[in-house]
Amino acid sequence: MNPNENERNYTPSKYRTPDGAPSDIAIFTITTTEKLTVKKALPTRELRVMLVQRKAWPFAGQWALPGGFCHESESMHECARRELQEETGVADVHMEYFNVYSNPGRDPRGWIISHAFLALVQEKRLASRRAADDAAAVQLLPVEEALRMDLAFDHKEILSDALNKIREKMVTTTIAKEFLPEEFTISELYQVIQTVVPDFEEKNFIRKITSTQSRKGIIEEVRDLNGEPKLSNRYSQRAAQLYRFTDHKPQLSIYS
Amino acid sequence: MNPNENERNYTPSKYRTPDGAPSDIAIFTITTTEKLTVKKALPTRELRVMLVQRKAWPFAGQWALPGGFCHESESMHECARRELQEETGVADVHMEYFNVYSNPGRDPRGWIISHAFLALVQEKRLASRRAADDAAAVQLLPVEEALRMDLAFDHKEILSDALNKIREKMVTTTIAKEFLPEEFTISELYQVIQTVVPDFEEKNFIRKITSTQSRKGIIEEVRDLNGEPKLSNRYSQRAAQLYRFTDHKPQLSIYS
DNA sequence: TCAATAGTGTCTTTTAGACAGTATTAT
DNA sequence: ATAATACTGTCTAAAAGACACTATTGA
Repeated sequence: MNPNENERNYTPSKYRTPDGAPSDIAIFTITTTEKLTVKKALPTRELRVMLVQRKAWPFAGQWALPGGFCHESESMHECARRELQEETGVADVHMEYFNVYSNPGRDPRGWIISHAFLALVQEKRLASRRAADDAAAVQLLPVEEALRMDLAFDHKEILSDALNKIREKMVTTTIAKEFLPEEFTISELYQVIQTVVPDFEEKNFIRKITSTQSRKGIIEEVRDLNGEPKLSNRYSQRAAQLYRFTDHKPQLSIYS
Repeated sequence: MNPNENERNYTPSKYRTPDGAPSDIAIFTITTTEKLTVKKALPTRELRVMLVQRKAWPFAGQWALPGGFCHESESMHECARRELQEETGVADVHMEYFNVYSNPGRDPRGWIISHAFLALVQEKRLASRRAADDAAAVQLLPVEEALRMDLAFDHKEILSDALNKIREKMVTTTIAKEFLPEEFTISELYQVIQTVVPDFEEKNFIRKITSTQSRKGIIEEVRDLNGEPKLSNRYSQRAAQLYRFTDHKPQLSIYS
């Protein structure tokens, strides 16, 4: 049997096909605000998400997650990378796919199947680009505030799902590192986790993360050229030990 | 501003659109074979996946994951449910979406974006349907064997990803219950986990799952009408305590 | 009585959890 | 000196891990 014969028989336009396959991206960042105390103090941190204001029909004027249509020549992931680059100017950041949104009628333009990604970006990497943009059409909003708004399409559902996803991953993986500098203190790590997962609370956090055998290995002390422990007094009078993440990925299990 | 005015201006067919958005489903089951020993013994279990043989171009004659094109009137999840029903005759089983496959050129028919699901089905629920089907065109293959085959499209990659996904979920969630009867023994549970995750090994498994406080609650002892412990001697001379899963979902964390 | 699975006793080591106490240092 | 953050000491309770041991029962 000659496959070309079959190929000639194949009629691709026999069926109704989708009108588009966009990607939408929940771009999260943590903003850091210094406290107005006399002495050094831990900063206030806030989880924010990037929204853009729609210019055209449908949902003109309403706020939406950034995103755009996929081209034939690219994969969904490449599409999302491109949109992220166009929107924020950043390229090499953590981005992951998490769900598809395809309910009939979700987009008045037709049959449009949206692929949702989430990205984690450091605040300082967004700063440069945001000034260049049309400031009024892009904003970085606290997530609770964004979730109270009337977002375009089903973007409230997408954002809510994205938030649940990063909350889960924040405590089960080492993605906290995406919001931290290369070297950080235990307090910073603890703060970042609490900013994303408000009800996260671990007594003796420093103990667990530094001395428990099963966790041992996800972070390590930073030492200077002389092998002396490297410290930071960014947030405290007393200098704190700096740590960095290792490549170790702990394996979680409900049966161990 | 009148939205209808904008709607009239909107031209949906200005851009190239996808040629189709199918779902593909990795349908897993565990087959159970009694051992040919004189005395009672634990059965041999094997993880298998359902494959169908393609009839038409492209990849005619080759084996592929079951699936099919999404209709405009349904969501991706509804599409996958429908395909699962058509292929196996089962409806109310565990099924979840796990990834999108959209590399350009992955399908010679054109720009086709595939949405991959995985389903877990009990062997006995597949039995009835498989006899009715054209037996030669559907098979239930051990996963390692399927992964050694030259599958159609990028289905080897999809199957491999699906396998990784259920291995991860097998130890981090309670999906083991999808492969077990309502009431089961600790040995059965242990066997099911090991069948999916070959290098799973827990010493003192019974201890951890029944007496550890943090895990306590994911399963519970079954008792009969008189409140007596309900036992089973299906696989052993000495009767074993039966358990059932509760609704409790343990929260995992690398920081606790 | 033996083979096969089910489950327990007991010991040691590790971890969790609480919480009071000490350490550091810019202001 | 004080306020703010960074740790450590020490105790108790809980859990993990090893492994030899007992229990049950159909063939």
